[in-house]
Formats: sequence, C-alpha cells, structure tokens
Amino acid sequence: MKWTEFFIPTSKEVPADAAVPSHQLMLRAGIIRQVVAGAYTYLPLGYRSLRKIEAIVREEMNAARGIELNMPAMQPLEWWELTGRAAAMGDVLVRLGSSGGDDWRARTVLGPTHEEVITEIVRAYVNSYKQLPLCFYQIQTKFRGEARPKSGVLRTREFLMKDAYSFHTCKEGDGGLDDTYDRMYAAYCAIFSRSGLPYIAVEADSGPIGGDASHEFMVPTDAGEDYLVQSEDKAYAANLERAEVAPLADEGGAADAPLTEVHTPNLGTIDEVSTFLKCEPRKMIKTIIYEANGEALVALVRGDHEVNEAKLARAAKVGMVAAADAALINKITGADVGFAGPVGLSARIIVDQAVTVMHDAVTGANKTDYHITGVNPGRDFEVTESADIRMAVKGDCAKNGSPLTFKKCIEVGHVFKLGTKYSEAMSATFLDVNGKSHPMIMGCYGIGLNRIMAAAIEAGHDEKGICWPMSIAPFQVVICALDMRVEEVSTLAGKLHDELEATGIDVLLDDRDARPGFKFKDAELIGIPIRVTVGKRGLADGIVEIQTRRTGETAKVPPLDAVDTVQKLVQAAMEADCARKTK
RNA sequence: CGGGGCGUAGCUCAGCUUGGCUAGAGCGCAGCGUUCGGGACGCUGAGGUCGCAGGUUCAAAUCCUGUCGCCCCGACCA
Repeated sequence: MKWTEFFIPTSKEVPADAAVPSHQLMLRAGIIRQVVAGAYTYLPLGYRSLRKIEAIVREEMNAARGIELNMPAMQPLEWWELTGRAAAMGDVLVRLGSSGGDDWRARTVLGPTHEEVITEIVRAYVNSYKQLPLCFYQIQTKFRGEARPKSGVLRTREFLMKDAYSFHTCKEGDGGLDDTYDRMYAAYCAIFSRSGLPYIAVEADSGPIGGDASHEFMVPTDAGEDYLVQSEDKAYAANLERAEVAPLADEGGAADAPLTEVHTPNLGTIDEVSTFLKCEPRKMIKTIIYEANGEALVALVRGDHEVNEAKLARAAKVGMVAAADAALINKITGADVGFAGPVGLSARIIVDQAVTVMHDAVTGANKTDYHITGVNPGRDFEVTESADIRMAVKGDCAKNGSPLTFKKCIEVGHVFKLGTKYSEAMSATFLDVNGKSHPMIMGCYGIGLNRIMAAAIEAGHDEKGICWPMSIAPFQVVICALDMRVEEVSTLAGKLHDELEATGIDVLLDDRDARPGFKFKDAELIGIPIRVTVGKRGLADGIVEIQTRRTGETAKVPPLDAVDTVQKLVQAAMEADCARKTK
C-alpha cells in the first residue's frame, strides 16, 4: 500500500478531549474519530488493526471448536423481560422507542449481549442430549446505554464483541460445561498472547449475571477502571471485587474496658466521631445496614475498612444486597442514620473477621447522637456469623501470607459458568437417556475487541507514539522513501515494497513528497513495528536501514538482503509477542 | 443521576471580566518559489450560522434566560 493512495490523517496536536494515552494516540494517529459520545468511526488504519484482532479471535475460537453465527442487534424486549434482565439492566438496555409507547419500537431493544437470542435458538432446535454439547460464537456490534462513556474506546455505547455461549447436559465429564470452560479459557490465553498483550487471568465476581465460576482477563494500565489484586509471590490474583484477604491477628493488649455511652451530637460519620473522640478509625466499628430479600442485613467492618458488597452477598448467601433506606435503618436501630451499632441490635449480623479481633472499640449506640466506647466483640454482642466481607487494602496479605499488591487494569475478556439461569427462564430443556427433561447448563465467554486494541496501545507506547504488537499492527512494515525525486530511491523503495508485499507482509510505502523528519515522526506516531529507510545517503554506502520501533535497534543491510532481514524480524516479533504473557 | 469544566476555522487556542468598525493567532489546507536524513522557509490565498433558540440593547462571540452537545470527577457497570 502506498501512503499517497491510503488515508492516514495524523496530527501533531494533542486532542483536548482525550485524557488517556490510547485515546490521544488513536486520535493523533488517524485510527479513530468520534461521532457522538461513546461511538467511534474506525478509520482505515484503525479498521485494519481491528480486523486483524478479529481474525486472531476467529481462528482461536474455531480451533476451540466454536461454531460461528450471526445474530441481530435488534431483539424483542419481551425476551429480556422473560429473563428478568430488562429490569436488572435498566437504562443500560438501549431501547428503540420510549418505554411509554406501544409500537414495535418500544418493544425492541439493541442487544448488549445475546444470551436471550441464542437460548431461544437452542430451545427451538435442540431437544435431546444427543444434540449437546454446543458452543456458538458471534463477533458483532453490541450496544449499552452507558451513563458515562469514557477513555476513548475503552468504555463506549457501541462496541465490537466476541461472545460465545455453550450448552451442556452436565457440568463435569465428557461434553460437560467444565470441559468447554477450560477450552475457552485456554483459547483466551492463546488470543491475548497472540495479540501481544501482557495479560493476567484472575478470579472474578460473576455479578448479577449469576453462575458459580468466573475468570477475567486483565491488562495492567493506569487507564483501566478495575483493580487487580495480586500477591507478591504471584500465587494469587483476583479482581478487587472478589479478592480474599488473610485473617488479621488479634493485636491483644486490651484492657477490655467497660461499655460507656458518650454524647456525640450530630456526629454520624466515622471521620466526625474519630476526630471528636480522638480515636483512630481503625479502633471503630462501622455498622452498615443493608436490605436483602426484603429483610435487614447488618454488616460490621472496621472503621478504616469498606464493605465489599459482592463478598457480603456471598457470605450471607443472598442474591444481592442493597443499601437500606433511612426508614429501615430507623426501624432496626431506633436511631437516626449514623448511630447504628451491634450492641443490643436484633437483626442478622455478619461480622467481618477484622472486627472479631478488635478490643475496646467505638461504635454507634443505636440512640440518636450517642456512641459507645469499650465495645468488645463476644462480650458485648454475640458473633454468630463471621466472614471476610471487606475490600482488600494495602497492607493485607493473601491467604498464603504473601503481601497483596494493587494495580489498575482493563478487563479484556471474561468467562462465566452460567448454570441454568437462562435455560430455565426461557425453557431451553433437553431429554436425557431416560426421557426426563432438564434445563441445559450454560456457559458464556466474552471478549471486547476494541479493548484489545486500546489495551495494546496502553501497554505499548512511548513519547513518540504507538508501538504496535506485530500481530495486530495495521501494517507490519513501513518504508520511508526519503526523497521520492531521487530516481534510485523511489525505484528501490518501490521494488522493496513489491517484494515484501509478494511475501505476504503488510507493507506501507511512504511515497509522500515530504521531508525526512516529517516521515519519521509520522511512522513513529502510527507505530509500525518495522521501518525501512531508503535514502540517497544510505544508498551511497550501499545500504538501507531497518529499524525496530519498540527497541530503536537499527540494522544496516545491503538492499539485496533487505527483504530477507525484514522477514526474519517480522517472524521473530510475532513469536516474541506470543511470549509476553505475564502469568 | 450528582459535582465541575468547556462549546469561536479541520486541530490547539486567544478575544468574553468592562458590549462598539471588517472576529484573531499558531498548526493544517491551496498556489508559486526555495528547500530535502528528524515535524523547513518566504510570498499569496481559501476557510467562521462565534453550539442552538429566545431576550436585553442603537449595537451581542461578549450581558440574561432556556436548550443541546462534549470532557473530567463521583455514582453505576453481566
């Protein structure tokens, strides 16, 4: 491809609206252009890269025995009501018409995923255990009414996803869910390795989608919105939403002071009480009232800790917890919000492990404007249910004793064991050998292709621009013909271009009538992994230069050896990218 | 959805506080000439409903009201 016949609108200026590196660079390199908040055009350069990512994903999914199909973005709202997700998703579900209307638009949504559609297909066509297992996948545009799109293509309202859905008669054994789950997990590792991403697979919370196992694939970068918690010895890694901590030891040295009520007028927060009583937050017990299944559920954590609602819900064995409203808090505690405490409280209480080893703590008195000091768990209130229900924090250790580290990261893939939530809701059943009916057991497996692209840029760029992994670079090689007016230069550059193209390498020939510095800057900005420089100065010495973008290493070779050298570099780079997996 | 910020040329921005002639700069773009191994230079030129609507005024990019859009922080996030 010749630069003058292609379309690469680069820019020197840093776009004012872009905050994160991948967004800035994608705009500057002419990869994307925003159309509205949360939706982008992929310009030719960007689309080449996206198609390469798509090709890798498709190859690996096929290799993992997935079968591809295509489903519509438009779906009936009715199916989303069947599974309860219309309500669960709320405004995130994009509707064609206003919910007040009663025409087809009001009954149609744009799919944020396709569990309902695929389950309906299986319900319609699959009746027997003999037809299972099945694993479908699609690579398609999806829609989510994100309240706040951000960070370029990392969080958008329209995006390209690979979603796979598997259907089984059983969890374990031949053809079972576990089998496919493991195969998908392995395929994901292959996909992210081949895409040149430094990724980490972690235990994740499965959230309201339900299911009993889930892993996320994370790429560490400051632009991410998730936190990865990893032990220093790398033996443990999890999403912050799920990360477990080692129990804290009893610090002892307690006087086990008597209970004392203190007046704390209008002081309802940990900070206020802590300052007023000159008592560190870590010496206080935070009492949070939740509502679960229509009943009050009380969580106790140390004053300097936060409740992890996902962990709390799991520990309490309830589907979901929601913060209680003031009325419920008042009813349970007999006090205004801000003065709740465990002493004398009659409700189901889950005590965080860190609270169980506290002594002489300060907490609410269940009496407006009063707190109590000298609170000792076990002595002053019964600890009937204790669990790890808090967010991990700096200083915590994994269960094996290794200290935990925290990194921001982007989620690029997620695999779930779904179970029978959708098959039951939509009656996707099969008959077993005995003619007995069962709901199918399902798994689902998603990858955000746009995020792979952004993550690759986040993980691979420098002050000059993008450093693409070879496998997903829009072009693998760029030839800078330094002065197209010089006959030998343009002839040789054209010849190298044709020869490289003939060997199957994606090569871009910068044949513009521009000065050398201009071409170098552009080549670096758009991040082509290998640059071949053809100039009359080099030709006078009988050489062309071959430079690697990522390292800056330069080889000077005779023109006749150039194609061979480039081929070897491309090959080596592909292999090196595959080895970049961090864990 | 709460808090903050910003809408002026393709891009980055000035002008607005204190209303006043034909709305500016740099980059980019077009023509001509010089230049050509790290974003060259000179001359000439094109390009604007100042987000939109209403209001105040002799006069509005500037003041007022409304509205739409975009970005950031937070909440939310299968």
